[in-house]
Amino acid sequence: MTTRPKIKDIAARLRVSPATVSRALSDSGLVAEPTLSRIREAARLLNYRPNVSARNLRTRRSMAVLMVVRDIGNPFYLEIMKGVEATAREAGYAVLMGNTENDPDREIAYFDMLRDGHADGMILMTGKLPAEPAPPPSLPVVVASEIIEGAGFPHVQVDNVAAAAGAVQHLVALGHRRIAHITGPVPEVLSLHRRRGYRQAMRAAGLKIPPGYIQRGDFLLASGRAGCRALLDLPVPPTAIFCANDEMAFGAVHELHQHGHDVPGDVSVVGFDDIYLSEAFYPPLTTVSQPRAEIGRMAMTQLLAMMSGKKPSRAPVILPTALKVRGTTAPPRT
Amino acid sequence: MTTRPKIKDIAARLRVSPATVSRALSDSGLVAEPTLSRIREAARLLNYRPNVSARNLRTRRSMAVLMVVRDIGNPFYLEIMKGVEATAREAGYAVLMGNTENDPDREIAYFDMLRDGHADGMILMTGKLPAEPAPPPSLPVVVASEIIEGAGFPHVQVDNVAAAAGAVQHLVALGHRRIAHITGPVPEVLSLHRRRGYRQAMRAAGLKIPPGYIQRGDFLLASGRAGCRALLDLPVPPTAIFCANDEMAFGAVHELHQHGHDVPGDVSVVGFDDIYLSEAFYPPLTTVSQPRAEIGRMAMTQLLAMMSGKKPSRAPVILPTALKVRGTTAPPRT
DNA sequence: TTGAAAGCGTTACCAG
DNA sequence: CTGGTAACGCTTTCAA
Repeated sequence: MTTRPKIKDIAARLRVSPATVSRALSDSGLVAEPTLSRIREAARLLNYRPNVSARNLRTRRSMAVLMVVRDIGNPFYLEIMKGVEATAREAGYAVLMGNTENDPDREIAYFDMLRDGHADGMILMTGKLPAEPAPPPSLPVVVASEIIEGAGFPHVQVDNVAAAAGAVQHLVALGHRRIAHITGPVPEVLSLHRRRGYRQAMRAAGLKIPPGYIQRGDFLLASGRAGCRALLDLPVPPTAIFCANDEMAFGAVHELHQHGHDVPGDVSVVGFDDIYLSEAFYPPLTTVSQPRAEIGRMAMTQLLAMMSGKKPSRAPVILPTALKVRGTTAPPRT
Repeated sequence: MTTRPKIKDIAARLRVSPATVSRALSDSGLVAEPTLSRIREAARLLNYRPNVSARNLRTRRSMAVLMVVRDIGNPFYLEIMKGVEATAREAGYAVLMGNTENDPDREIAYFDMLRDGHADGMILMTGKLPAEPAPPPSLPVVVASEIIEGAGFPHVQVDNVAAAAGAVQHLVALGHRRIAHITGPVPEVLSLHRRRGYRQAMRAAGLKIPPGYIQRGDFLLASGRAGCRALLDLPVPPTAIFCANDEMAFGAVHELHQHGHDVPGDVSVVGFDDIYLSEAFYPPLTTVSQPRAEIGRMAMTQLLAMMSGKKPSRAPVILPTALKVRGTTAPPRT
């Protein structure tokens, strides 16, 4: 009990070969019954646990996957992580965490970890790729929730264009005609898609988008606030604002309150993502809900398939969204 | 380029021994200059990366730490994770994620991972320990933010009693005399401490705690709502509520709004934790702020010390809290 | 069905 | 300062 038992110890005790012990303990079905039970029993008794480094070295796998996000501090990733973790766990994989903070060096570092055998696969939740040495698409990598174009990795995502359009249609159906949009960080595909959805829905409803009605944000609270302020300063301010994510929507609602506007009485607000606690806000936020846990599970499932050698489909996996109509939207006044 | 280069390859190319290459690449300072540069250059050229499994096997360390939380889906842990991740990273450690969901089996599983060499140390953020085989206190484990009594592990935490008392004192100073409390899950030490702080502050102010003024919650939104409702049903309802965490405070505010009460006009509410976006709420939540990133950093620093053989101090590391007075507290309506 | 032995890629010990 | 070589603990041929 002073030192960890190894396979050799069990073998010596039972006068069998280490090979047999290894086989018995890995359920290979190659060990006959009297021996099998004796080995299992001895292992239990000695409290044997295999050394992962040795096993990994020999098998050339780490039984770990890497989950890389842009910012661990963002609650949006939580539920996705949960889905990934659960599925990984079931398959016997540990989950390593990576936080890039949008730093290209760190992005590269995580790809290196993959190469180093730290992990067997990677789930990427960043909006872009390290440019310098373009990672080969053959790598077992799945992009979840985000969109990375041109890299050739399989994606699990929602239809952001359609979902955004749906949110705007909801405002149109309520009778709004002056609908503004606060975008996400605009070079990124995700933001572009949501903006496109907004534009499509506006066009479909025969509504003009006046100058200044599209404000550029960055997914953070402050930019929602700032965008909203700019909107209110317009000669003809909007009666409804569609924000590209919930955090900016909270900022917008806040700004509206501070200027003495009632939400949704004076101005309606819609968010995107349905993050944790967004229904606990006051008023509860109307928003587009993504099936985040499911995205995580699905991404991990895809990754498992890739790691076991299957070719990924080129078409992205699209999961459904749902518009949660809550307390921040209402028909316009008059 | 077809196969990964190993130390042997570099050695062969340069006609030096693998040992020298290993020494050169690990900055041991034991390799003389002409050789040193040649090896480094060759490694760079061949795009050499050491195999972690082999290294781990040999050095008997994994250069990974395990961070185990009760629920990854809870944003409270985010900032702590961030602090842990940053410090771990600087020291060359990867962070593995564990999610117990309060399942004893999974708690045990994570302790097993530690023993298996999956990780060299562990940061625990669960309120309790797997009972069955009491883990030896010699294990490199640090408890962060939570409190686990009797296990002998070092702790990094805040003074929950004093912080809770401070929150209540704030209400007292505003003139409140009927102050209620909604607790956390009550067998847990953390909840007990916050409740004790509430009691101490009430006693110090010479205030009675009427029956029903302490409602039992579980840190979740719904329990804040329920606790608040029960409080409102009291013959003499409170003019202020101190909630043991922010999530329950949001629930309470919500419930108050639904019953037509103004916050803070009719009832003041104070939370605990200062979670992400709690200042974005409407009204912005008055709450006790924990230095979460700092807790994470400090816990990891302690763990690094333990892993390098230092004996941990028996006294817990106590980090300061700050009361954030925001929009949910005001003097009582006469 | 079992055993012997050869690695997996590193690092660390012992000589020189 | 450098080289040879033996581990580290496991899995997996190849034989028996």
